[in-house]
Amino acid sequence: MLLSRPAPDVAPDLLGSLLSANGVTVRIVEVEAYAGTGEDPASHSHRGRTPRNVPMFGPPGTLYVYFTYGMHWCANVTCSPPGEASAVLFRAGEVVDGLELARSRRGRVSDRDLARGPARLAQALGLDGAATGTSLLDGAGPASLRLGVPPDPVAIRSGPRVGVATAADVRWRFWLAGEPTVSPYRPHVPKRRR
DNA sequence: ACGCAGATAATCT
DNA sequence: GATTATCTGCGTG
Repeated sequence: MLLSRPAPDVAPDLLGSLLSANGVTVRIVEVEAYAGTGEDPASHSHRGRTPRNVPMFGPPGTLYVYFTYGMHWCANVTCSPPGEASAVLFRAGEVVDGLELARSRRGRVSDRDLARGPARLAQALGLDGAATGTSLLDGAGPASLRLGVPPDPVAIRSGPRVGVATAADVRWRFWLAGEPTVSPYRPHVPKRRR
């Protein structure tokens, strides 16, 4: 499994891989691809380098964790050659190790919901801004990614990305068919100011 | 099951 | 000043 490819190619191959951090391991069942500068209006790197998205420009296998909606963290792995700033968002997974730890971080929710959604997944893994920019591959950082054998294409479904306003026709969300821990789809809803 | 509103603050224009 | 790669709780059916 090679990460040095465009995000939409890498993303489906990441399904089934194991993401570990801070004593919890999650089997990834849902991801989204975000392309690089000038290629994808929904990508944080669309308009080039900013203080926040610096990790996206790092080498493939870099962890990019960002803060959003005033309270949530979301985790990505960068791919493509260094400098292209494309990434794959870890959207959902099944907790396969460190169950008690994940439960204590997530509060009173069902086991199915422990990592069902990008912010829930990051919380279950104890990931926040302190981990961004570290490598998922060199074993030195707080998180590591164990790549698996790419799943049979027959088991993969795709659709538009969740909560994305632009490029709604692009089907860069990928998930494993029949997995209960795949997050529900929600279209983007513009906020009405009050 | 589904739909909506509120929370809450960094980031970018 | 507007937007946001979201989640939770509460309403209705």
